[in-house]
Amino acid sequence: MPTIKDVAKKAGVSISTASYALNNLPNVHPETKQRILLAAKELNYYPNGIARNLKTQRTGNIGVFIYGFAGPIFSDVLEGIRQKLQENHFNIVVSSGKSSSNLLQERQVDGAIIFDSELTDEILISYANYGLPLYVLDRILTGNNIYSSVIDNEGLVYRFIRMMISRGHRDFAYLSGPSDAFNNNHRYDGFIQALKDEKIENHQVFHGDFTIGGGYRIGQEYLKMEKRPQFVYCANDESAIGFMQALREKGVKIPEEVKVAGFDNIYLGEYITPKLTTIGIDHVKWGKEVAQAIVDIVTKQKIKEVGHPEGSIIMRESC
Amino acid sequence: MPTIKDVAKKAGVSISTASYALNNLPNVHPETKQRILLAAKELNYYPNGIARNLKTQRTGNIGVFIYGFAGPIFSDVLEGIRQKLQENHFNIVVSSGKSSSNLLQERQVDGAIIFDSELTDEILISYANYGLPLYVLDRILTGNNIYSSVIDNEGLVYRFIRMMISRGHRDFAYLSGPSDAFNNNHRYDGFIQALKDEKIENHQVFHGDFTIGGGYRIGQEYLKMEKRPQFVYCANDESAIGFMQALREKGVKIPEEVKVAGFDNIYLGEYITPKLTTIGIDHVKWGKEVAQAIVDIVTKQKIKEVGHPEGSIIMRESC
DNA sequence: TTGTAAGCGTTATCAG
DNA sequence: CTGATAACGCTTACAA
Repeated sequence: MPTIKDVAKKAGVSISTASYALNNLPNVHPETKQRILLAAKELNYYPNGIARNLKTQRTGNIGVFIYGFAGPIFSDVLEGIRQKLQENHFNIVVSSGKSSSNLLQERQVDGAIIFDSELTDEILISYANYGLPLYVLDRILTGNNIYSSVIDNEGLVYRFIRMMISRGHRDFAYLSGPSDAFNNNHRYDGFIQALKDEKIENHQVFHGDFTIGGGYRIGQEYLKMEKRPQFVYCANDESAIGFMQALREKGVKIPEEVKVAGFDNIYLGEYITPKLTTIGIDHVKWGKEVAQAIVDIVTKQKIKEVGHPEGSIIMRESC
Repeated sequence: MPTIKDVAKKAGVSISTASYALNNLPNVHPETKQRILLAAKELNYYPNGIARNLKTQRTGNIGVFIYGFAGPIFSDVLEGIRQKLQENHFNIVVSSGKSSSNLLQERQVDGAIIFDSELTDEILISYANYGLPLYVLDRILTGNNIYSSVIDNEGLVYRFIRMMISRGHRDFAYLSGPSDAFNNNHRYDGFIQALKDEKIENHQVFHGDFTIGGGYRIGQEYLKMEKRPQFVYCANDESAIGFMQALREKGVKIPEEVKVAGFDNIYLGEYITPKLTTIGIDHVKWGKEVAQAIVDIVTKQKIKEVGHPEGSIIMRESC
């Protein structure tokens, strides 16, 4: 593999001149520059990023560390991040599991966006103390070099449930996600608060796991109940879709016999029967905003805080 | 940020001894080693991966370059790759778009798995010529340092369609994916060949795009047709799901009035009505095999060729 | 406009 | 068992 040394030799210049030319610095004689660029082309030369990174103390990489590659919302957030990083000439480096910690510790990235509850607060704080700016999307965390932006779960669910109550519904159940999930817990807080403010004393809770399969299982249990709650609010769309599927298989009509709603506005929600009422987050836009923010931080621009991502209630057919 | 120099100084040893200790080499006196490790811990030291990579000419990273983050099958393949790479102490680095080329050219990875039709054959060949081993999953490509493993699209679809014909179906349509997609074209080849071998002269083709939305649109057109094909074979599950949704909304019964089947065996196929008949690929296992293969190549082990990933026909309710 | 040389933080060779 | 030192491939003062 050719190095800059080979290019320099072939062009008959010193290494530094070759470097200047290859980096488009203005201090090289046009003719010399041409010769160098030609030599590089002929040798099929590309600079070794590792060496450059070591010298410049920057990598041009932004890490995105997620807990797994599944899930419809990740793909949207990632796409937004990808677009914005590309615009800013940064590389997107997505990773998961042990690799995330490695890339972070070894400073193979200039900053990172975190969407991985397996990385504990302490770990993140310790990395940030190294000097690596971190943008955390799955929890609220403050500290030196740490920024966070989270969905306004509580506010959005609160608004939605109040709206449903105003339409006359009073018999609610909450189909939860994992009990240690930030998003789940805050959605539940909003749910509870809305009931409380409307003086509704009782509600049921079903314990799901944010998956279609989990929602399906709960749907089956629901069918066995004597007194079925009339409105099942699901902590995310996937749970809702699984739940509705179980009911459909037994011929229970939605929304006539039960109302259902979810959270996330995943693509699929428009392509099921009945179309799913949900709370939508503009994930692509969120990804872009966060990506721009981390770029600004890394390049020491003035920082524009990212607030909650945009959310809205999307009424469709399921309630 | 502390360097190995700081650790060495604090432990009162030379840099090289510190390096030996930190890398667990057997030539360091246990007591000295303890002192060094303690110093490292107290300083909160982690080695700078960039510097290590430059010196060792290895990164420990394997790139996975995909054309976008959406799609249910990626997440499975990625999960398989992640697991296997982690077992082998390699980092997984997923990227897309311009970043993919950058990471490849700048040699920030030791090898890569490619699932991105935007990267042309020539580009891949030129990277491989640099000495970067490449495993290509979305086309058949041969060359120095290039390996590929693709789904046996043709064979599997052929088997499936023959099986359907043997059950008495003869009036087929093919709901395609993008016309430049490798997977789509080979599935079509298998489809055609099966009809041909059974002397079935006619079939229709609907032009889709591998998405639910695309399948849905085609479903709507299908409903307007005077003579509707009795069996619609869809180039992937997402198309099939969209297609079926359009029919369901108009009350067309599947499989009574039309039969439908897909390809991929995505998770969702089990949670719709009717459950989708499909051709399943064990994506997680495939990811593991490919990951192991690239690790073997990078570490110069003897190479075990990865054949086609495992595929099977999964009969459910839609036909 | 070009060249010399130091240095980024490691690893690894060699001598002690 | 430990230490001095060159080298990985590049960028960047500084000198010429």
